[in-house]
Amino acid sequence: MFDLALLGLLTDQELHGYELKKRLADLLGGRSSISFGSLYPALARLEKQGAVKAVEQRTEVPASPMSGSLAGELAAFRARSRAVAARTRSGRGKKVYGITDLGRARLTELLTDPDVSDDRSFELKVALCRHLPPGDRVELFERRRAELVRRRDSLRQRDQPVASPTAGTGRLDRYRRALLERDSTTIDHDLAWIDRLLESERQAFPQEEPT
Amino acid sequence: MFDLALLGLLTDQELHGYELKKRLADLLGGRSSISFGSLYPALARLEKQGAVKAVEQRTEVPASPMSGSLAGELAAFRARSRAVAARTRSGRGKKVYGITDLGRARLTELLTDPDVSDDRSFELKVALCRHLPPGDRVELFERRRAELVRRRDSLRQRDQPVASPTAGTGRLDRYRRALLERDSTTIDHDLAWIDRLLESERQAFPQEEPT
DNA sequence: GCATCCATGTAACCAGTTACATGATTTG
DNA sequence: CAAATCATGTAACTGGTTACATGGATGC
Repeated sequence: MFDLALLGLLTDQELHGYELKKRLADLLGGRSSISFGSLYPALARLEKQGAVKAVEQRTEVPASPMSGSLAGELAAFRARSRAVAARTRSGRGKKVYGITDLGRARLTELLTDPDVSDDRSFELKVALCRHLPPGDRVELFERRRAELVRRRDSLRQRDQPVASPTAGTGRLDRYRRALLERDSTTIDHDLAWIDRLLESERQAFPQEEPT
Repeated sequence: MFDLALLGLLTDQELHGYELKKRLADLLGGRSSISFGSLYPALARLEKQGAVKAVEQRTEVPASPMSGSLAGELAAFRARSRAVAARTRSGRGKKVYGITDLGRARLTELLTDPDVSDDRSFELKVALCRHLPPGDRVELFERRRAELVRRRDSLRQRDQPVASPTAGTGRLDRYRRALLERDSTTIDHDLAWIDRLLESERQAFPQEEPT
């Protein structure tokens, strides 16, 4: 699931793992970031698959401009050697990743995955959906809308279930009822929200519906 | 996490695994039940811990009342033998579980666990909180309220972050902004909901706040 | 007597976590 | 130069999943 987030972030710019983790934190909304223990293996996996690749580390000497001194050159040289040494010898030092064509394809694939039933990954998709053409965006939202309608219906079905002469005064205690009511209003608000999204999307990218 | 649900359900009545799964499904609200692959191991674990125990299978001859025939008796006898044979020989056949005193203690422990940051387990706690004394119930809700306030605050902090002269027109695209807005209103609604819960709780069980 | 549901369980896997180990860079 | 922070990674564990295997009970 984090593949999506990682590829999304790397589409915008090349980053190293540690930085990715920080960006991820607010991409996912504060709580529930990713831990290093899954971040680095995930990156390694993506690299092995060819979706990302470690790019040449930008030496990042912050433009020590013509001080004439050899010190600047020397520092740059040292940094370069360190980087290479680090990579080849001990495997330590910043490893900056960039996305590949294969990675971009994979991103699109993940973004257009028809499954919108998982709330967290849907949110991720929305957060990254600007990488999608407008039509696919609308389709994503529509699909989610349908999912929410399904949930609302199954909730209503559960609300007044049997109508049989057996059970007396509703077999749910006040707390279960409160939860049900909350679920119901939450879904309604979510539906309204996605309808607003769809509306603003159609306004921004007006076009005929084919078929 | 499912321990809580299992113990909660078994507090009301003795049940076997298959039935538990069905009850669980609507306790958790339709989606995301439990799979057999985790249900049975969970029950086995709880049994080993002594929180539940397999009770004598109620033979459940549905009161074939004095038909005089030996057939009824025979059927009952057979059912009994089958049950015992099943349990001792092949390990198959319904295994009805009941909660123990230790299990009840464990339930209370799980229900009063101060961590209310996980949404799903909080919902579970609410669904089962009638097993809690009113005071602990209020405390559960209060804690959740505080958690929601925390989330709202950290969200607001992220909303207008730097106010520095650097960044121009908000560094978030429309979709990220839409998500943020949705998070915010969701939390507000959740706060209102829990306030209603607290209010109705205080009405139902009015009492002085000590300390 | 065959299909279908009821019922219990195991094994392999999966996606993530925490805890640990290591070392480089920056800063007071 | 010590402490804090940046940075990468491994190992063990956790809490669940799906797929599989087994077999009893029911109904047509």
